[in-house]
Amino acid sequence: MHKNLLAYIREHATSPLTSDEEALIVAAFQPKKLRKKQYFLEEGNVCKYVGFIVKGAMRQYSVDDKGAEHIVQLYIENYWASDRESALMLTPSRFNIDAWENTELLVARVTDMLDLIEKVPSFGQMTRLMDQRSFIVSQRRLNSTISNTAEKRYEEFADNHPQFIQRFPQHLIASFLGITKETLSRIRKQASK
Amino acid sequence: MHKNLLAYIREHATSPLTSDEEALIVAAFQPKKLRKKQYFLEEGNVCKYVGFIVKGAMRQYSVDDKGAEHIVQLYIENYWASDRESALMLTPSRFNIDAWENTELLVARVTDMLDLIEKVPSFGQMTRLMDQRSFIVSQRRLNSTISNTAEKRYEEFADNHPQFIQRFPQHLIASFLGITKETLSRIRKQASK
DNA sequence: CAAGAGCGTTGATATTTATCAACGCTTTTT
DNA sequence: AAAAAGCGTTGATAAATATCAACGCTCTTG
Repeated sequence: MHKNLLAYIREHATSPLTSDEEALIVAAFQPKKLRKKQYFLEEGNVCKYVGFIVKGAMRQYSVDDKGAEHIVQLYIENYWASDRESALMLTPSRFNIDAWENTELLVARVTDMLDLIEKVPSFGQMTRLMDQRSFIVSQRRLNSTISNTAEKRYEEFADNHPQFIQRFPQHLIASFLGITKETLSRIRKQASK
Repeated sequence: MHKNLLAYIREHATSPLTSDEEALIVAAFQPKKLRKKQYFLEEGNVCKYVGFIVKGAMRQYSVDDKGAEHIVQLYIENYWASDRESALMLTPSRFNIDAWENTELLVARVTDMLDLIEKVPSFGQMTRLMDQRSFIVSQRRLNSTISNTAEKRYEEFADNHPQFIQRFPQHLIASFLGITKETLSRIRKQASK
């Protein structure tokens, strides 16, 4: 079960892991299963855990005053689920994170995670890379959002993330893109001609 | 001149800086002045430098096929100017970065910056914090963009970043928010009633 | 197996936002 | 001092997108 995680860390660090280090990591991460629709984090709570997805799919979203959900993040295998803002600032989260499919996770406390960053250099490297990439991805998405029409945004997204298109229903993709499901439906109809 | 930078690093790290470390940092950062409108980075080039703004204001933007500019980032004192994606991936940048006001920078090569991260623990801590915060800020902005109307987005922005409102003209703020200057003008007119 | 929920689609209409053009004011450049 | 460029505003109109309501299909679930 921890195999995937260790492999992931090795891939994202330059130096190899000693067996002591592996033990520390394994000790920090507990397996956990979530059934479809179960919460990993609920709005209003401080995010105390970080989850590495071994199998399954999840989503992070906010809910506005009208009760509409807005997807800020979609997760599949080898993604890290958490609300970084809440976890780092220790503030109540504005987001929910729940399982879209039945999901297997490896879960660590945020505090243990911070510990590992200090004690295991490869782990520190890996999280640094993660942080940088997350920023890059969200910067791209932001640029796409402020620069393009809904149609182009969908095209770009479909090109760059075909896995997501297959895995999540259209109305979630629409929400992720900041448009309604009806608009996305019409865009796709147009494009298919 | 390097005083601001060293103070900034101390504020964003837990351990103090030794004088050896200070020397390493000072050696890596060269003072540079940019006059209004001068480029720090031009689209198509790989971003080889990182700039710490000591005094002044800058902007990062893309230009679409119609020649319209889209502001992805605004910078003032104590901000770091660079295209992280280009600098890390060594890919040609899609963005321009230029000085909006006459600006004084401390500039380091990306490679020297990476070196410092390895050699000076406080510097590593500081950049990690930077990365995390950048992500959090852009995540918030993204959520605001997909969840809110233009009006709410402006309100939120004005509340959270009054310094930017004072410092940059409205048409740049509009572009940053992903709306036209006319729309922003009308939003403000409405709101002022 | 029947009932209901989830999903995508379509049509009619309303709302939001962009576009284009023009103007006045201020600041910068010549 | 005159000319030009930058900035914000306004009006008229067009385009993009949202909203509301309804329908058919598939998949769960009782």
